[in-house]
Amino acid sequence: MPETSLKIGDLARRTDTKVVTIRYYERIGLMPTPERGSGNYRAYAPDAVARLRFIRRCRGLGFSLDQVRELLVLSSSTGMPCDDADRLVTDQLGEVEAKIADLQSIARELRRIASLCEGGGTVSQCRVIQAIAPD
Amino acid sequence: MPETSLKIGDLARRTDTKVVTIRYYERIGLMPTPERGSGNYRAYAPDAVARLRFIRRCRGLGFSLDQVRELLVLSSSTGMPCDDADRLVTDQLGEVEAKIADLQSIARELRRIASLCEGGGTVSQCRVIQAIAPD
DNA sequence: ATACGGTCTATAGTCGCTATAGGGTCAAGC
DNA sequence: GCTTGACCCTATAGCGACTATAGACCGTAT
Repeated sequence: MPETSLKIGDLARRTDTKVVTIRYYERIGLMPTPERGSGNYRAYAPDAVARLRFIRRCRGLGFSLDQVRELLVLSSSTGMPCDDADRLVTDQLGEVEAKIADLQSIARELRRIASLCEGGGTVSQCRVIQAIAPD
Repeated sequence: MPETSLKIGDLARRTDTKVVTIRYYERIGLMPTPERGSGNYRAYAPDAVARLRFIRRCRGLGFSLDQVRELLVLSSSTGMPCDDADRLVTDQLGEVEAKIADLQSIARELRRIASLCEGGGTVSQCRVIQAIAPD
C-alpha cells in the first residue's frame, strides 16, 4: 500500500461522487475491488480517480451502467474499438434526441394547459383540471 | 353489481394500461378499490375509465404519482383550485424545460464526441473514448 | 480518556412499474 | 360432463441506479 493511496472519502471528493455510490459501483463490478489499508479501509491507487471520473462522465452523458461497462472495456482494449464506441455514442445520441422530442411535446401541452388559467377571462370552474382530463 | 361494470381487462384495454399496473394503482391508493363481482373479479363502474385516463394522461405529462394524487384531489374538489392546479402545472413545465436543457447540452456533447470518429482523417487510437474521458 | 469524524458491513427503501409462481373462474365446444 | 383456453386472483420478487439506515469499528486530536 503506497502512501499515495486514497481513502474512499478522498476519492469521493475528487470525483464528486458519494461514498455509498462508490461502494455500490464496486459491488456491481464497475469499480475494481481496491486494496485494503490500515483499519480495513479501502486504499485506492491514484488511477481509480480517472476510472471513476470516466464512469461519472458517461453517466452524465446519460449512458446506462451496462453501457458504461462496455465503454470501460473498449477504453482498456488495445485495438481500435472506434466502431463500437462510435455506435454506442450514436445510439445514445439518438435516444437523447428522442427524449428531447418527447419532452418538447409535453412542454407544449403543459404550456397550453397553463395558458387557460392565466390569460383567460372568467374562471368558472377549474379549466386547468378540465384541460388535463383526456378528451 | 350493474351489468355495465367492467372487468379489469376491459378497463385496461379502454385506457391503454396494463392490468398489473391497474392493480398497482389500486394498491397504492390511486385507484379506488372496486366492487367484486362473480368469481371475486374486480367489477369497475364506468367512471373508472375517466379516472384512470386522467391518471395516465398526467403520467404522460411527466407528473409523479404523488403529483397525480394531488391533481386527483383537486379534480374532485368542488371549489376553485385553479391556483393550486396552475402551480402544479407551471412547476412541472419548469422541470420539463430544465430537463430539455440538460438533454440538449448532453446531445451537443455527444455530437461533438461522435464527430471525432466520422469526419476526421486518420484514426490512430480511439478518439471517441478519449473524448469521453474527463479533462 | 474521550469525543469526533471517517470508515466498515449488511440490509432495506425509493419510484413506477414489470415479471413470476401458483392457483381459481368462466364460457365455449365436444 | 369434461376439457381447453382466456381471463382473473394473490403474493412476492425484480428492475435501474442509487440512497438511507443501523450498528459497529478505527484513527487522530485534545
